[in-house]
Amino acid sequence: MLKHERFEYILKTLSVEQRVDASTVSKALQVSEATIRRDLTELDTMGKIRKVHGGAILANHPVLSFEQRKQVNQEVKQIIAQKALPLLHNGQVMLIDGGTTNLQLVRLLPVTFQATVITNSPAIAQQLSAHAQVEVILTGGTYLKTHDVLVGASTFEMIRTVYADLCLLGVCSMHATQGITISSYEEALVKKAMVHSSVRIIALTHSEKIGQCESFKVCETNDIDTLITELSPDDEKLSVFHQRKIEVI
Amino acid sequence: MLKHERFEYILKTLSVEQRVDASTVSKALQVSEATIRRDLTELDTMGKIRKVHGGAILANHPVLSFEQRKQVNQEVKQIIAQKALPLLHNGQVMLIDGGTTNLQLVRLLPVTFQATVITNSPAIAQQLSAHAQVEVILTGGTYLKTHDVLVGASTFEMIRTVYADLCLLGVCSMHATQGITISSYEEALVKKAMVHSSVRIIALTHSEKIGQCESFKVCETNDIDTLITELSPDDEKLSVFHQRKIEVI
DNA sequence: TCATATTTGATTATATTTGCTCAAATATAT
DNA sequence: ATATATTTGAGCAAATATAATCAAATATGA
Repeated sequence: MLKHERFEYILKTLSVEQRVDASTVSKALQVSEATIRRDLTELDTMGKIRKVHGGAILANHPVLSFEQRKQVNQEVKQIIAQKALPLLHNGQVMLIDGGTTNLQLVRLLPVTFQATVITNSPAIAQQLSAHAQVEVILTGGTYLKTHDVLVGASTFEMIRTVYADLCLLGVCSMHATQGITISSYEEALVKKAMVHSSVRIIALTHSEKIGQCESFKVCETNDIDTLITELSPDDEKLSVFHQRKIEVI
Repeated sequence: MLKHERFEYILKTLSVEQRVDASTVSKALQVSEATIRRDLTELDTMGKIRKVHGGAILANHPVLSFEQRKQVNQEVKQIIAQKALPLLHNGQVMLIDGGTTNLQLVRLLPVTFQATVITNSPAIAQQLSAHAQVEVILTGGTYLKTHDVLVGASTFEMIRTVYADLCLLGVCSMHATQGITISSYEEALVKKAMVHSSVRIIALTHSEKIGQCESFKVCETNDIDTLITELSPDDEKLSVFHQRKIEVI
């Protein structure tokens, strides 16, 4: 890996996410944090970025934003993403649902990762621009700005025409008997299509979403093959899914 | 193995992978690394490539990625975007082509602006998430990472099914008699579809692109209704377009 | 053909890059 | 404020890349 490639990755990530942190980049690029920090220092000296404690922000950006942008659940998402990583393999065709957890997951993928990714999230597509070996297909459609996802007939249609090895499904609400639900009808349709078009369904969710229920159904609990939360697999709260023969990680 | 053949190999690899490293090339061509390094040095001196520690990268490679390209010629893009702004009106349906100039234009739109935007650029779509009154439709398809645009049948199909009031066309090369051209075939098809699907075609371009010609044709010069550059409308360089009854701004 | 260039691979010395450790600095929690 | 955790920069040794030199191989040209 050329130094220049690391620079590319850092700047690309920065342009998409407005921030990078040294440890995440180090994992994605599979080099030591020391190296990344040296890179950040160099890029800072060049004036390309602004180095701050923990990582870097865009050069022209006001300083305060870094900690601000660290969303509250960032650590939880990081844990979930880390757990999901070993389930992805080179050569697979995968449907990746929008959402910050999946975005985080994509950020952790090594740049050498090779796959075909179909996603309904422009942010995820952009993040993958650093991965030369990943073919990225974005579903078309209406852009739902608040959630950074594409919805509508066009998205639906495209997802229905593929058959993926696995689907990384972002879950907003999950109830043992009510199944997976979401408050937006259009998003429900898209997620439903994803579940329908994949061999293996991997649901990623913050444990606090478990037990909740919203208006529109995505799928039944048993449609899920693997459930990933930030909790230990043998946590009390997850036992009901064990009983239903769902793999819990 | 002729030196020329090694040069060919290096340049071809570089154009496909955006990078080469000396040791890999040396193994692939079964020659010593010293030889490859000498080759790289020579190609660098010729200006064909850019030698870096460990190998080489493309000479023209915008030293550092999309984010930086946004900075390059920023003032020129700003001027062009400013000139285009008055042509956009509330309530219109517009096709907005990818590219940094159009991205800049979108940034200048007042947040109260109201319209329907169909674009093939995830970055432009994301930029518009700040505009509550703009309905954003992203064409689906394969994500061309280096240019941040979507291409392919899906994009083509979607653009063909709409009929827009205007199209903001990013122009890479424009020649009075050869028309508008571009180096990527897939992008040419998409732009061609955009021209076909709009009532009014507004071409935005840096004046240095005028007079150039590339491999794939987008449209004839006369398909353009309005041409916007950073130059004054009565600049010598633009007179040929005046003669062809194109509105020059 | 023979003398003269040029190119190549091997060797060595030098320079750069990297990962690691650890004390100091900085952030976060109590 | 104090304690605890995380992040940082510096120094160092190992790994890796580079440039310089030279002799052998190959091409060129009278």
